[in-house]
Amino acid sequence: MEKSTAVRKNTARKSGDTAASRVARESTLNQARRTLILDAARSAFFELGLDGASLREIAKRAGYTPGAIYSYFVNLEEIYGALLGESLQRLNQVVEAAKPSGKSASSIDLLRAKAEAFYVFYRDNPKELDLGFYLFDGMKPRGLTAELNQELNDQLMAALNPVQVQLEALGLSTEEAVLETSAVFAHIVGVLVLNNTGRIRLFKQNPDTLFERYMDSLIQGLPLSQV
Amino acid sequence: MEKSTAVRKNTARKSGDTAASRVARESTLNQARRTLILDAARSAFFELGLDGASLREIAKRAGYTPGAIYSYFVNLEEIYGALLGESLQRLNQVVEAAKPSGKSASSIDLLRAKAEAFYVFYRDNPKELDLGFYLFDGMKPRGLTAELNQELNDQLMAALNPVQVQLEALGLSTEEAVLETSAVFAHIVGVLVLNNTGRIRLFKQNPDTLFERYMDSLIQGLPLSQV
Amino acid sequence: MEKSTAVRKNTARKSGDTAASRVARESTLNQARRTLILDAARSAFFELGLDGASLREIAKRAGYTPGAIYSYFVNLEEIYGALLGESLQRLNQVVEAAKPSGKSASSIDLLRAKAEAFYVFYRDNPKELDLGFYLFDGMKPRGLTAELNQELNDQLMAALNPVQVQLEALGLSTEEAVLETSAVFAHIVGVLVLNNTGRIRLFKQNPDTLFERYMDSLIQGLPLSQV
Amino acid sequence: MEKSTAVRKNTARKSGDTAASRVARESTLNQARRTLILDAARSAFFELGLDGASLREIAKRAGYTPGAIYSYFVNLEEIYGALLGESLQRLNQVVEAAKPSGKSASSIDLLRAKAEAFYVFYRDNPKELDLGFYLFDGMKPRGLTAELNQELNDQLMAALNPVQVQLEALGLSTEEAVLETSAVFAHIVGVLVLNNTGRIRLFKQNPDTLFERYMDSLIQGLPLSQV
DNA sequence: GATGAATGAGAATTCATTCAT
DNA sequence: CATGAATGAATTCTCATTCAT
Repeated sequence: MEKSTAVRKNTARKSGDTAASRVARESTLNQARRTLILDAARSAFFELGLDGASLREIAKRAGYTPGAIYSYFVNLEEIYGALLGESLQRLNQVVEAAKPSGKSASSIDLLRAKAEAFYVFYRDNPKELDLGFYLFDGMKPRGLTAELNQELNDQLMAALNPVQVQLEALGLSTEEAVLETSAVFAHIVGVLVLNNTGRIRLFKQNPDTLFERYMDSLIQGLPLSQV
Repeated sequence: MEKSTAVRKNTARKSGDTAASRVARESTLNQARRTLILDAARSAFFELGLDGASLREIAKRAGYTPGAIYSYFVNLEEIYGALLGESLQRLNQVVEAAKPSGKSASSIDLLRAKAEAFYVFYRDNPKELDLGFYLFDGMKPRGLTAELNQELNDQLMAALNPVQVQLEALGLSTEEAVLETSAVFAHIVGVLVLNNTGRIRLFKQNPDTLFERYMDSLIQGLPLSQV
Repeated sequence: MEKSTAVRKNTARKSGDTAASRVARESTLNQARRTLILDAARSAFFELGLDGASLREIAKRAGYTPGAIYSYFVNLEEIYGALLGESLQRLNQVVEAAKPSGKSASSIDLLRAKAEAFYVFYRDNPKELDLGFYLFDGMKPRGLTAELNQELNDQLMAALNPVQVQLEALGLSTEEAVLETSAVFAHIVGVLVLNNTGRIRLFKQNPDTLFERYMDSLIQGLPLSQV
Repeated sequence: MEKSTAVRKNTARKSGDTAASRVARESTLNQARRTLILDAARSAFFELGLDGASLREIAKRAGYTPGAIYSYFVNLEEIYGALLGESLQRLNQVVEAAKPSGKSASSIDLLRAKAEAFYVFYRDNPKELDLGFYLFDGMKPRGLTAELNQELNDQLMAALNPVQVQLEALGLSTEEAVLETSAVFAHIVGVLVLNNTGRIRLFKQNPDTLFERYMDSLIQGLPLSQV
């Protein structure tokens, strides 16, 4: 943390320490430290769950004192919100990148691949599902600003968009595609919730089977399924 | 300790205070007070969520001091457990009583009626869904005893049994019926979670439509659906 | 408890239900129930220690409700006091009955036997030692009445009297005998405290050895020890 | 936020506010506050006994809110442990420093001096004896960590070591010296317990006499006591 | 004499947050 | 920007004791 004066002065000389650049640099630093804190929060959250991811724990893992966190986040909830945003970003990347395993790229295969990517993401990171539920518990976003809420919702929709796109490619109207997408989403969520809460064991079922059966029947019902 | 019969009879005539009746009356009172506390707990939980339903809050709403609660429940967890047990009991009654609207009683109509009863119960009491999720092992393992956990799981399974029964009546093997029942369960849960968390609005969808479409497609896929 | 006149009359006829006899009978009952409670208290205390021997626990073991206890004891402390009194009574009996193992009954052998009885009593019932310490913690008897305190002290002195008697028989003046008795008492207490608190293990010593060595050296120092 | 080097240097010169010194100062402050709390704890313990020395009480006496205590101690137990550690440290210093009153320094005189220092320490600070008894495994196992327990035991042993050393100097084998040391320890403890609980008054004895007589007889029995 | 309900005080501990420095 | 100290409110739970019935 201690930096020699010489270095600081040099930096100033080289980069031209105008007000603007200083703001930029500081904002970069700021962003870096936010990231540092978010990393700490994520690790705490993954290891200890939401209850264990207290401000103190996050601060400790970030190498800060609790008070310092408030320089970067207004709230503990804001941290959770940022965490969720990050999570949704990763989800988007995963779905975006999803491709059928073979070289074929029929819309059906793409549909399957996209939906499966979505499903697998949450199946393998159940905590991320918890996070979303926590923040939207009981309908009212917990301490999220309206804008953040909007942003998060947009991210979620974006992650589901590829599914909708393929459904349209398979002949569904936009309206029908949206409906079917939301149904897929619902089914995935349901299967995962049952899995995460151990309910699925009561039926001696496997979540993957449930998911795949749903996709099969969905595809079977499609107008172009003569393929 | 010994009381003459004559005296007992007289006393009994006057106040009805036989040992048996006293025990009965007191047990009733006791039960009434447990119910009172449970009501307080339910209202706290509905208004404030599980986190807000602290012992203090429950006691306050029940008009008790916190310590007094422990005369009726061994634990905060026991209260939650009782709450959930009650909820599942009502669920079972509702599903049990469910009948098709017309006079017809085909298995398909019964299947629809049973599944719909299950769905409607939670759609109209969304908090009860939260309760179940919160309490079981999954997301937030609350310290239910193994026996209580078992009992609650049994109640849940019982509520879903009518669906399975009708599926078997419609020609599915037990194995297939169980699988399909768990899929129905998953779909209902998914639709409801999306509804409760406001996600369904993002798609401008209606939960009922989603549920019904799922049932339609399920029935369509049944072997006996030539009827 | 209302009793029917008929029964009372009968009883009265048989036993002569004068006020005096009724008092006596009731006092006997009373005593029996006090004993019942004390038994419960003792068992709780032995199994759970002083902290575990709460009024509630004692009541439960006695088959009473907490409130009922207050008909027989004014205080939890009074129960402890009574427990200690009982303990000291047993101690007295044990010391009283102590005899040398062989048929010989020299004063030296008797001295050893009496002291050892005292030692062994507490070595084998360490909780009883705790009890005494608890009640006299910090000099001021905890909630014991002065009379009870006096009585307990008298019982303790009585238990040590046989030692003093033998010391006198062995030629010590009363004054010297008292001094030596108190020294024996101190040593026993010290050894037992070290034993109970695990300190003796630090020295890898055995409490019995320590006790015996002390007795040996005491006897060696006696004027008549030419015997 | 940015400070010029010059200003920083000046500040440093004036207040000595280098990073190092700041850390040192803060650590000192911290230590001072730990001490403050420990003082409060000691006073609470001395006046109210261990039961009365609750976190609340300690905090109140230290002028803190209960929560603040947890910045300095992880536990109530840790406070107790620190208290005992401190006490044992003082004991060690006292015994270490103990010297015979005259200029002579024979081993016998040293032995007496060391044992007496130990004895006097606890005679004059009876509560410190209670503290030790309360904390170690024996009577009321308080949750000290194994390491702390070990450390405290080591301190206790260290305080008794000078006695053992002199006994060896007087010709006892190590084994015998340890045995005799533990016997001395036991006797001191016994005498003090009797004194602290008022039992010694029952015998109209004086604790000092008892202690001295024991030391006399111990020395008399030593092999080199022809001196 | 006994019950059972209830109190009220107290226990340790945790936590998000604030704020002077 | 960061610290570290501190607050104050919250958490669950335990207990001796009281008292109307």
